[in-house]
Amino acid sequence: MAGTKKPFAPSNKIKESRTGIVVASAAKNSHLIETKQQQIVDSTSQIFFEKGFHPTTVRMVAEASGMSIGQLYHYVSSKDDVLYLVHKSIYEGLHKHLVNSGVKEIMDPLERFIAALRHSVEFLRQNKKLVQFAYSESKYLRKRHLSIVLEMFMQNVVGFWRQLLSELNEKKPLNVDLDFAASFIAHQTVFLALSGWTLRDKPVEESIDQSIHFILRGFGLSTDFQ
Amino acid sequence: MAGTKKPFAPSNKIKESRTGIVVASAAKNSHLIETKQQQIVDSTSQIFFEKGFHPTTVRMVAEASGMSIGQLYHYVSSKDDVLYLVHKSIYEGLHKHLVNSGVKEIMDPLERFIAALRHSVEFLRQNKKLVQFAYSESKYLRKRHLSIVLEMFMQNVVGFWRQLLSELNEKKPLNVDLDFAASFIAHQTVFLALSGWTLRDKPVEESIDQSIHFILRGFGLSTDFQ
Amino acid sequence: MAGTKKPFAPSNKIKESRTGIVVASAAKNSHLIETKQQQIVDSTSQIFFEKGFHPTTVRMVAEASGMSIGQLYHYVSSKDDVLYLVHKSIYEGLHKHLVNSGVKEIMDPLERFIAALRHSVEFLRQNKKLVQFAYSESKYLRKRHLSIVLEMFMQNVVGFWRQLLSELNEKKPLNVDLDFAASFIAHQTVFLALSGWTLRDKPVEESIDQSIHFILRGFGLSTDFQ
Amino acid sequence: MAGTKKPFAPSNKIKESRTGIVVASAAKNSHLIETKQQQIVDSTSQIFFEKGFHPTTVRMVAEASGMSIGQLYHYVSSKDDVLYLVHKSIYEGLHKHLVNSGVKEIMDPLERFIAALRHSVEFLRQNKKLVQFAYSESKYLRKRHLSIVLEMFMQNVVGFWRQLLSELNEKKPLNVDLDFAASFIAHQTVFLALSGWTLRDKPVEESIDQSIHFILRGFGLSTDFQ
DNA sequence: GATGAATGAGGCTTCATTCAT
DNA sequence: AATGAATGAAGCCTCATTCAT
Repeated sequence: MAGTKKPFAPSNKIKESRTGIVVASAAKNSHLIETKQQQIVDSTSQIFFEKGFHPTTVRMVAEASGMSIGQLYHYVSSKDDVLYLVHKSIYEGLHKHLVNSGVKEIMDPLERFIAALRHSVEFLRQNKKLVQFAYSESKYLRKRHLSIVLEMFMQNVVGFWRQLLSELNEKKPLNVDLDFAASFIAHQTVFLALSGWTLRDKPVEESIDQSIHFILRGFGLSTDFQ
Repeated sequence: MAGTKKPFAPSNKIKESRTGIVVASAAKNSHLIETKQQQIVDSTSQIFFEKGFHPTTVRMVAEASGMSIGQLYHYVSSKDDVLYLVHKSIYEGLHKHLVNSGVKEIMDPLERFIAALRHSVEFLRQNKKLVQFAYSESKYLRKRHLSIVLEMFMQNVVGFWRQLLSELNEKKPLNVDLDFAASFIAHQTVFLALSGWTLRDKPVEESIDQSIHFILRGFGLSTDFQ
Repeated sequence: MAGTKKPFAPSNKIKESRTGIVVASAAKNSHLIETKQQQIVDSTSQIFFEKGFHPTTVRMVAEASGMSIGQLYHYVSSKDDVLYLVHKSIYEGLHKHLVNSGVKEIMDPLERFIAALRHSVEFLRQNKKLVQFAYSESKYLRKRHLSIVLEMFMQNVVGFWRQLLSELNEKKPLNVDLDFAASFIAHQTVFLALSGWTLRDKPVEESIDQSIHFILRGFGLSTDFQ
Repeated sequence: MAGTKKPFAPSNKIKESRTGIVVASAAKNSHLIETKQQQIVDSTSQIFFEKGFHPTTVRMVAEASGMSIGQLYHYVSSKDDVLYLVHKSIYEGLHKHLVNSGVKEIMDPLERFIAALRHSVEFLRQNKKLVQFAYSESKYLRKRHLSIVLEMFMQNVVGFWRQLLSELNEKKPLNVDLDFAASFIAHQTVFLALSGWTLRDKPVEESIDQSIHFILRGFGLSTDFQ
């Protein structure tokens, strides 16, 4: 995912053809474009996460990407584009991570749900800066870019939880609105990652456990896991 | 609180004398300093919430405050100072809001807790931009300012919940670490305010209710409130 | 002299009545004006010497003088005025120092000359910053102020040496143009004060001796003094 | 030298590699950096000499250099850098001038010394503003820059005289400390250039002659030159 | 007379973007 | 296609001076 130097091609990515030209590029070879844009995103993500969008200069982006400024602008038409590409990459990465987590192979819906929960919280906690960035600086996206990114969040993340919850519900009725719950969990996991910072003296593990307990109880689910 | 034009003096505000000069000012009349700084904070908060720190120019700040740039810099020594003052005002305001909510007069600890919860979530939801800002752009605070602001959060907000939980715990043991729980709630309420944006079609009331239910159940507390 | 907090009234100071209003002041009581201006000069000199004219702000001047900015501008009409007053004070001080050196009481013209030389070099060396300032920043004086200051230099300093040389010449013809020599010595002594900085490892005493030797030999005068 | 538009590479210039990055530049083409920095120095020197460092604005520097402000900052990282470059250029120019004066080809050490003296005084007198500037405004150099500039003065100028004096001393013992004398002459020549301003009515030639006489006699050397 | 708050032009510097090479 | 030098608007901040209180 963003910053890990491993390009990936999410299966259900938003088709650009459906939304018009989203990131203009002067380049012709579309494969090259994707490669280079990925290169830009990979290098820039960490800088954005660390410093934020505005304090990061285009020069930094170019240098981190190992490109000249000219080349950078060849594959990207503005700094705003880079912001969008980084956000896009974040949500693609999240989705990929959830899908590749292997929880799908767990047969019992509740166990599967709990495993996904733990998996997700751990991952998000390890990528706190990423999460913070996605939460904070989406407001600097251009309108069109913002709506694409929101759409990705709904499909890639909320949709994932909706699916798990729906399977869980079939076995054991949850007595909540599933859409609400899916959205709630999507945010709740994010929140658990972000909130860690105040619990100074607690070991991370413990707070993750407590958080998951909390969610499960919130849903009226037994707490006797693990 | 920020944007409400009502100066106030929170009871437990961080003493500046303990932390050195935090916001330098060339002015000699210390009453005027407070008034003018409040004026700056009041006018600037909304702009910061709307546009963010970096996109807001000093000129905008001055104009919104009804001051010349020179005057602005008479009461504040940098744009960073304004960022700090706005953050400070936010946490002072939060504290003031919690304290003035009237929940202290509710005798039953559980009822009191629930009322505070509802009060808080409603308030935060009404000030979503503020919350988002406090969460996002604290990272642009100078180190010294950041640590003061964190301290305020711990004292003014977490401390408030810690107190309520402790009272609740006396009557009905909660079986959780109270510090953890206090911090958890402080964040959880914030989160509930922020997360609203995805629940497009739900009436606000309903989602607030569900959220509070969720928290109470998470703590193993009865749900039969209201 | 300037910076030493001891006001003085040089005997042959340039009459302001002869040169028009040189430093305007809104004040009426002319004695008060002089006192306050002296106060300003005394406090400001050291700052000017240390930081230079441009880096010194009017606020610093006021603070150092123990006045409000308003009061300062009451006794002085601009920062340029302060620059002039400081320069004026320097030359008045130089003259006063030469006159009060006591050399006049030495009967032998050569001895008197040598004593004055030593006296002067020592004094200037002790006030290197002052000398440097007078040399460097006179160029920021307004035209009218500059010409007054030059005139003071000619009368107060060059004139002093002209007198001594003339007395010396009567006893022992010097075979040089006396005007040239007087000017030469005036500068030479200044120069000796300033040049000290490169002779890192030499004791000051020694270099003063060598310098005086040098001047005397340059004039073809015996070197067997002291 | 500064203002003469002739780039040069002094043989004993301070190596920048020994002193770290002295003037940062965003440019990549190092040849261009040198050319443009020279261009900046050449155009700016005269302005600095005339108006001084502080009264000269960056805009003036850019305009005089035929560059946009952005371009200027591409080759120089601050106004302070320009101050340093101008000082550096002055001392490189001085050295170059001394070395190229042709005095090395004069066989007799005394004649050579006298020729160098005359050469130097004439040059400095013709560049009075430059000298005044170098003397006055070096105090506005950053510490690191100042120490480099002082080192250049010691190597390029004092070192030059030290060499001549040492050759002279071999033929005719001078009975003075050679280091002291070299430093003395370096300053004395500067002084002679600067002091001219008071000798209003004298032809320049005459005062130069007298000055040189003076120095030679000061060293106990025959006066029968020319 | 005294104060110091207010003014705002102008200083230095940055940086997204363009374009000649 | 690639480079990075060039642009200049705009950002933050300072400070000599004025003027209401």
